Amino acid sequence: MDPKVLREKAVREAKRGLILDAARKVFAERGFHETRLEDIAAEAGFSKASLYNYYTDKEAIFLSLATRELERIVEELGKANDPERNSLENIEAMIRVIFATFGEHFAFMLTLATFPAGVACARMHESTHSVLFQKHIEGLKRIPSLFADVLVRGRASGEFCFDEDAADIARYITGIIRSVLLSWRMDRKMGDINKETARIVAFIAHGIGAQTR
Amino acid sequence: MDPKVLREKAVREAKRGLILDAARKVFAERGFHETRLEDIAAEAGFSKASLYNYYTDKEAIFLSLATRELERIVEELGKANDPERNSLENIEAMIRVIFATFGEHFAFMLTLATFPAGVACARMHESTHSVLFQKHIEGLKRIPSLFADVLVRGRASGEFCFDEDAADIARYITGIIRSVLLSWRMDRKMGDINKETARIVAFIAHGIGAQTR
Amino acid sequence: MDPKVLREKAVREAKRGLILDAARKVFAERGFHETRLEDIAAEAGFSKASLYNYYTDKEAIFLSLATRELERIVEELGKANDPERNSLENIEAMIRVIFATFGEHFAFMLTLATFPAGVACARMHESTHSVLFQKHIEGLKRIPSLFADVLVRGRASGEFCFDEDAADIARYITGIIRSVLLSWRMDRKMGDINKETARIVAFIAHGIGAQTR
Amino acid sequence: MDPKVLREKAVREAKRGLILDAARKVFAERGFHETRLEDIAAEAGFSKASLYNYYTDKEAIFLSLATRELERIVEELGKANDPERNSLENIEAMIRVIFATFGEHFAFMLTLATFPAGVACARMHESTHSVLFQKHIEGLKRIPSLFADVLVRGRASGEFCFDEDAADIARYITGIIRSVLLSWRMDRKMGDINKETARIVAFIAHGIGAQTR
DNA sequence: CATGAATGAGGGTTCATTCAT
DNA sequence: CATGAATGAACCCTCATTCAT
Repeated sequence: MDPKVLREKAVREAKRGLILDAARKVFAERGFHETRLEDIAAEAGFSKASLYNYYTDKEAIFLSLATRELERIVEELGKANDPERNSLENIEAMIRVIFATFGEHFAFMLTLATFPAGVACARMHESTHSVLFQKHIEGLKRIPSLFADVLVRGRASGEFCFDEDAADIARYITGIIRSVLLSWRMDRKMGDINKETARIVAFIAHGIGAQTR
Repeated sequence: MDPKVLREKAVREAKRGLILDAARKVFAERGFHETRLEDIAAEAGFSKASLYNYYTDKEAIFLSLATRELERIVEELGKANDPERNSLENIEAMIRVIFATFGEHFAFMLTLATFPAGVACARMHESTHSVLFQKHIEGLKRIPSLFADVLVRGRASGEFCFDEDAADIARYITGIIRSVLLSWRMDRKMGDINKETARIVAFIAHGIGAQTR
Repeated sequence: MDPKVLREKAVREAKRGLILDAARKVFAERGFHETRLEDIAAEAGFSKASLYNYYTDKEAIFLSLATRELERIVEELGKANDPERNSLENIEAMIRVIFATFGEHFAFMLTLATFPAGVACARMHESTHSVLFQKHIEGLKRIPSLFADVLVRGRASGEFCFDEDAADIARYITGIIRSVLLSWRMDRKMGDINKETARIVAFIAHGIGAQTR
Repeated sequence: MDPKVLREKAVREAKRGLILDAARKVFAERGFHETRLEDIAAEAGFSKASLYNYYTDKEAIFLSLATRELERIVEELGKANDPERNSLENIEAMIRVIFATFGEHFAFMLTLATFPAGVACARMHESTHSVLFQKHIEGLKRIPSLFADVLVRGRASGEFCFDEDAADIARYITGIIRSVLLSWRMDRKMGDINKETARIVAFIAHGIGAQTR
């Protein structure tokens, strides 16, 4: 392709990325409703109107951002998962990746709940971007799914021993991770990733070590 | 006190309660920003303006509601906790109570994240009601705290065997519970409380039964 | 009905009327697009936001106004039409009524063409108020229709003698009237209603008195 | 002159013409306010910004177009007017020319009313192009004026017999023509030019053939 | 000359809150 | 206390116009 066109495309993509970076910062601080397009624009070094050259509206910015962040995490999780290692180590690596990645992004991810169409996912049809939204929801499910894969593999190899559905346990794990992220968020600073990861893995591994039952 | 005054106070309190009931329903469906005072008013059988006779503003309604719901749960959790029973059973009872109680309220509790000042708890000072808000945050911490109590007791009695801080594990447990509530919410209906509770308790008890380590 | 309710309804209707009066003035001066809701509000003595208590949006104001004006004219035309009189006199009376009524309203009526959905009536479906609009279009047709009635009656009684379709001639008559209104508008003042009416009637009666054919 | 310069001038003029052609189509469909420069540009095969190389702004495009269309019609009317023929035939020819010419342009001419400065011609001074606009207004008057010429000639030669001012009757005739164009526009298709012309001429010739008076 | 990108200015609409009755 | 009505304050989005390449 014409190198000039290529360059312009690249520039355009770069600018789109800058806008999302700015948006992530502002959305993370204020949530969907409370962020003004103007804040994002200012943060990105554009005028408000310019944003419309790159995204059709506020919703599109939010959803594009959410999708981008999600894809990044899924990609990192994929890389973290090494079949050569034992499964518990894989889980540990994945948790660490989430903490590490979220180090930059988690505040935003926690504001997903402030997206109108996302409240209960119930009002998705009210979004002008229901397709984008739908796609995002599907992406969201991939994270527990990756954990479930490792759990299944670990049980098959005899490393783990549990009766419950792997999908349920995977969900529990993400819940645990989210609870940590939330507490970090309330403290306004991240905790010690290594310690926290070790703690979680220990808990996942043996629970509270109940003697009965 | 003058019985007439008493009656009037009671009536007033009843009306405040009705407003909160209405608010819970609407906030639960739409989140903080998307619910309009008018919706709450209509649901409560008042006119929008009348709400101001009972609460100073929208934030006050939200925070009062959040606090009330929280108190109810804490109260129920207290009742569920029976020192005569073994600790795991207590944990199970507490989880069941949360599911049962949230059966009515959980949708609302999940919208806490849509409350502006609550996003990251970061902007608390921007709320006109920082005191109310502060109190609510403290209340929020009581739930994991109740779990921690049981965990500590269980460990002391030899029922449980874990090295981590009980507070951390308590937080994990609430994270697990929240993850279940979230998945119910996305499905738009509650799951089977008994089965889910059993699953969670099993997981908490022994984790994934890791053989290594 | 409760007299208080009645009174309040009356007040409300009166205010709606005041808004339409203000709207007529501003729309007439500036056309649909160029009039700002704020101008109408100011002219009516309201704040911009208050208009929304009475009409759902700008389009609704415009269409309601257009319909009201139309109904008034149709009503007056009906009264002007006296079967006892001879038909040409009826036509004369009707024309005079239009001029007299339009004395207040014509400037607005000429701005009908500035209404987006009304341009060519082609984009009616793009209006949020296609029903209101449809109704209005139907109303618009009633004016030529009233002229057509008189023409038919006059031909039946032998007063008139023409071969063409009465509906076509009725349309010509409205065209003639509109051309006069337009020229008045360009002059920024009305002409002499009596003289103009007489001129038109004379023309309608015998055309240019062509000798040939 | 340098032939190269000549060629470049010609090319430039051609492009200006293409832009006006595109503008006519879009203005005709949507009216002044609802057409966006971008639509015209796309229709003309240019980018929005390029239009500014040929016209100073949107108003200039509209007015230039209006003037061009007007001149074309006036020119055609002049050609249609043959002093050798009898006057009624000349009128008929002129009407036919308008219909034929407007076959391509009428939709646009009817949108003149959507031009802000043109609403009532009242706000002419608000236009940056009051000179262009003024010139256009004067051009507009030439059409009735041409009709008036024929009418005067016809009366002088005894072909016609009317007392009214020829200018008034000329205005009526244009009103009649416009009413037909409007009805065609509402129907979204042109009618039969020959039949319609004959009908109008018949009406103009003898009106409704009133017996009284 | 052509154009993608940038932007100022502006308008319609929403809604929490206030006020008069 | 209840409420219909009024409104200020925002905010999203559009678009004609400008500018750098």
